[in-house]
Amino acid sequence: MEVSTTQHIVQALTKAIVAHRLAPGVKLVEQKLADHFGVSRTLVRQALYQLENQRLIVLEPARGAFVASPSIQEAGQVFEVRRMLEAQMTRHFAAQATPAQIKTLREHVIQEKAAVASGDAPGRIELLGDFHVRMAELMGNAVLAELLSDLISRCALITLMYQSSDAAQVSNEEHSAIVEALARGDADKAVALMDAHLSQVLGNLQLEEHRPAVNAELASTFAGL
Amino acid sequence: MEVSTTQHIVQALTKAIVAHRLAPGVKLVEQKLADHFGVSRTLVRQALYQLENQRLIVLEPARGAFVASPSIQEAGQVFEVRRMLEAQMTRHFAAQATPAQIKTLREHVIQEKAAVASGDAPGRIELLGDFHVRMAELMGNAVLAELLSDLISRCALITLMYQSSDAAQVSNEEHSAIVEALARGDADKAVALMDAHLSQVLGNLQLEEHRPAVNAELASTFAGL
DNA sequence: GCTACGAGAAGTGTATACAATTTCAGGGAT
DNA sequence: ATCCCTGAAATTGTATACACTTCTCGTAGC
Repeated sequence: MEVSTTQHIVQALTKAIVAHRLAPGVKLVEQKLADHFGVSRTLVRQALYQLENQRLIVLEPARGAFVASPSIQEAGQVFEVRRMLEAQMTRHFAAQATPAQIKTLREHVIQEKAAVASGDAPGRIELLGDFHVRMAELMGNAVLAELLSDLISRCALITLMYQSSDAAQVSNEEHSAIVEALARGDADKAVALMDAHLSQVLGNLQLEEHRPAVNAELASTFAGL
Repeated sequence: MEVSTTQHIVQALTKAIVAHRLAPGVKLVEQKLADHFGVSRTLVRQALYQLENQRLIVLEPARGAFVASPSIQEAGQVFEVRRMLEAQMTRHFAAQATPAQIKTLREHVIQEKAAVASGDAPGRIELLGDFHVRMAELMGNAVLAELLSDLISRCALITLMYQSSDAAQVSNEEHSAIVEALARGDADKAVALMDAHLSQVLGNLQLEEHRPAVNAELASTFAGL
């Protein structure tokens, strides 16, 4: 269970950022993180470097680490990449889907539904994103699954910032429709639905404009890590 | 010109690995790298962590860093992802291509041709990969360009290991055919050619089996960094 | 009242020290 | 000859020290 300490820090910070417990734009002070995790700055720095590679934070030379606040434009690019990737993924998936795989996806959609109903925003964001990762995993392509996972968490900030509970429910229904199309073996329909789904999520976001990040106080946030 | 020291090390090592001056499986000892670059192990470690994220090296806990030697299977997965991504990318590109963009690609293909003719293996690998990155950049999607760049350098080891001079020439000709299809505005043809191109590159690789990495001596290699 | 400035605090960047682990050579037993 | 043990050397993992940069805030000057 106990992974490398650095990895543990990365995971904790990733969760905190994706769940919005650490708001975009907030500064991450190395010593404070080190104290909180009970390690030296050395390990915190390693973790921060890694988080920068995943675009979850931005490292400004001699100024420190800040939680990333991707622009709407960047979010648009990420979604465009996802559309390219996932449209084809869906097609391949349809061509080789087994009943067991369909069953796994159906069960996932049911989980999503529960999370959406319960109004748990971070939980539903995670599950809605996982649907896509799950598909990649079921295809047996680890590279694809990892890549998608990165892309999704990369813009989870944005999604959480702008996605209403209604939009989450729509996403869940769209997932369900995709799975049913796959179950029927209707590849073209599934691909079209996936493409529409991603366009739709992006469209929702673009309706609103980007608000400047609030510099929330950190002390309380750390308690939750 | 002078970027952060860590970045400098990352770039130097990346070049060395992609150009095969550091063979897959070779161990990278931190102190030796530190001495070579004239810095402390601290910076070397940061660089190594970053290279691990790019999958160019593997970090084994308490054992050290080794140049990655991706399996044929992994290479296959990377190429599958590229096919998904680049088929769609080509379609989008065709829909919005300007004469200036076509011109840029044509010029790139000419550069490739020269590199292939001159028999410079590392140079041609770089240029052949850059063709794909160039397309992404021309589309104005930075996220896509970066992602593709990572995917390509990730398996440059493999490509270099297995790609013959003949195969490189074929690739160059295929690039040329793709550009001409784009110039004619024949999107479907361009997409089909791109898909075939990537299948072809992968197919070439799978013909041969994976050889175990040789533990080459490092001293001489370092001289070239 | 507002801006400019500077000293001290806070924070980051890099090197070094030390602990913990792995590697490897040598020697003895089977 | 082979295997296994043992201990020293090499190497990695983590903490700490210190130099240098940036930030904070009170004060002086206008």
